[in-house]
Amino acid sequence: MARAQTLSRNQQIVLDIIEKAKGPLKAYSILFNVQKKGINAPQQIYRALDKLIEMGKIHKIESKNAFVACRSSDCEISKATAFSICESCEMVDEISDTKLSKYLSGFNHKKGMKFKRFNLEFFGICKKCKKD
Amino acid sequence: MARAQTLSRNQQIVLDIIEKAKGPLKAYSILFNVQKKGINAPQQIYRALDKLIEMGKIHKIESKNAFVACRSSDCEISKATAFSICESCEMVDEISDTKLSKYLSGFNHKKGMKFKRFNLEFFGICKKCKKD
DNA sequence: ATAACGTTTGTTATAATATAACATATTTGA
DNA sequence: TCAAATATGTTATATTATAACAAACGTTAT
Repeated sequence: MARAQTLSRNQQIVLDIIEKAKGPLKAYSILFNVQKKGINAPQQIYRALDKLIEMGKIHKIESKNAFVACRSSDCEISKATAFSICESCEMVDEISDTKLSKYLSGFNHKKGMKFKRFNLEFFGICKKCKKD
Repeated sequence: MARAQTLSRNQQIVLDIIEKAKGPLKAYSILFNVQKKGINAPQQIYRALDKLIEMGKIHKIESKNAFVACRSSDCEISKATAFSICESCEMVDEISDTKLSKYLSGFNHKKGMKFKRFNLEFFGICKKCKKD
């Protein structure tokens, strides 16, 4: 059985950095940030990332190969994720919209495949960037 | 002005291979397949892929770093894509569901960002794989 | 026809992202 | 406390993607 709550040392270090970040972080940028803490190899980062994703503490933004902290308390396990991504400043915002989530969770493919999980990424230009 | 219809030699070669494939193809597997045709370098593949995506002829499956031919006649420009992905056999199916597409195209983020484009990936186990 | 422009190609090199494999240590629970 | 599972450290390597530059090709306007 997986340890439900406690994070290991490396997992905690990686999570802290992702949570403090203003935007999505890439694996190697996390690595460079934690070398002072004695983490030296990509493996260590990727292993922590994998576990954190499993636990629903972070999400991977697939289109950017980058990672963000989960902000929505209700996604213990990441099976329904949606993000808003600014193509100009790279800002990523997790969308937690009950209606959207229900709509997509209930969506069934004609070809009879039952879905376990989805990931949705919206792209546009955020308000801030539009002003410039 | 972009040439609307005609594909260049390399673009045509890459598109042909993707269209013939039963499933999503990775850039380097495309490369290995076309070396007999005189294409030797990743750049040549990635350049063709980029243009084909721009034209809406193919889509990138972000979660797999792989490429599939577009099967839906109405997505000249890929601004609203949805896929069904089997986690067992890796099969990918493009979903063209008008209702879903309309629902998502009309979706507006609370924070006021206007979306130009989205990509949705559903995951599960396909019918075929369930039988086994 | 030819000059000018944009696009495509070819090529070498390298950057960025991710996993394999193995040895050791730590934690957990029966 | 012993066994099992989980986490760590480490070296090496695989995979995915882009930079930079020179040459060829295609279009269009003159």
